[in-house]
Amino acid sequence: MLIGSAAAAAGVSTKAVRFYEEQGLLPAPERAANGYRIYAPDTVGRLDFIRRGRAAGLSVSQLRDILAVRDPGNAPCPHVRDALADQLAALDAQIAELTALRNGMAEAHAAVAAGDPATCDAGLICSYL
Amino acid sequence: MLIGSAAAAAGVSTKAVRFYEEQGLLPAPERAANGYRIYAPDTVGRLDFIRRGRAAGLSVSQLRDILAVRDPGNAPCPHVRDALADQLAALDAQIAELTALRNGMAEAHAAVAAGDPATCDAGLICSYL
DNA sequence: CTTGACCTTCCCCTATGGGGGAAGGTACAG
DNA sequence: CTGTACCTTCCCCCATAGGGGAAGGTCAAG
Repeated sequence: MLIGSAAAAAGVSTKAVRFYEEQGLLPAPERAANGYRIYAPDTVGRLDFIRRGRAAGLSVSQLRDILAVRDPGNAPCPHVRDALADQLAALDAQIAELTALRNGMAEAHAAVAAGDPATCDAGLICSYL
Repeated sequence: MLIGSAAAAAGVSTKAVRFYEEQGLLPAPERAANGYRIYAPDTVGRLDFIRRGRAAGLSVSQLRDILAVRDPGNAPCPHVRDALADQLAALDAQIAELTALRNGMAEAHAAVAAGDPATCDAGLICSYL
């Protein structure tokens, strides 16, 4: 399958596919005699995983690290397990960071939502008045 | 007061102050005969508000909107509240997605940790990744 | 008079994640 | 033979949020 159909099947753009290849999230694909990229059907799944990871807030470099876990091809279980554990810890840390940001924001929100304008004006958010 | 002392008093850089002016978060300040920006003391409060808003996860354009509401003399609280609520909802959604991804990965990790190498090599991980 | 600490505008730089479009090759249909 | 719909590489562009530093003006002190 060519880049257009692989991209469409995964819900990403062809630009994005080339970009992911350049960034090391996709291996260099086979090329047809005319230079066209030829993808195996399972590339669609990989692209879909990337798309979902991006939607979840993972960066391209994080996804590169995650994908690198399985790519040695002969991925031995201990290695996969350890790398996966590392990624889990990293994800947990990121979730914790986001949650902290969220809680700080919730605090500010509650302060503003609970107050009458006077309180608000006197409060943290509106005190510049 | 000049830009350096206003910036220092608010805990931001002079670069950031000029940037905020350019982005419409600060009105064009008075200028001294030599061209220096002259700030009224209350600009420090405005800068501090911007700094806290940024730290709370609001974007420069959100802060521009909030400040634009305030400037005619309106209480910005409803807008601050709405902007914070929007950010909060977006953050909650992102945390949920990331958590789902994390749980899927934890499943894979458990399978690898518990499973035989055949399962691993057979693509349990690969099918997820 | 010179030094140092300010200030000004200007442009380039970072990293992120691609999008737009040019210039050109290829494949198939009418 | 030409239109179109692909594909290729290439470079420039956007927003985000400024940082770095050049080249130059200004001001008070030693």
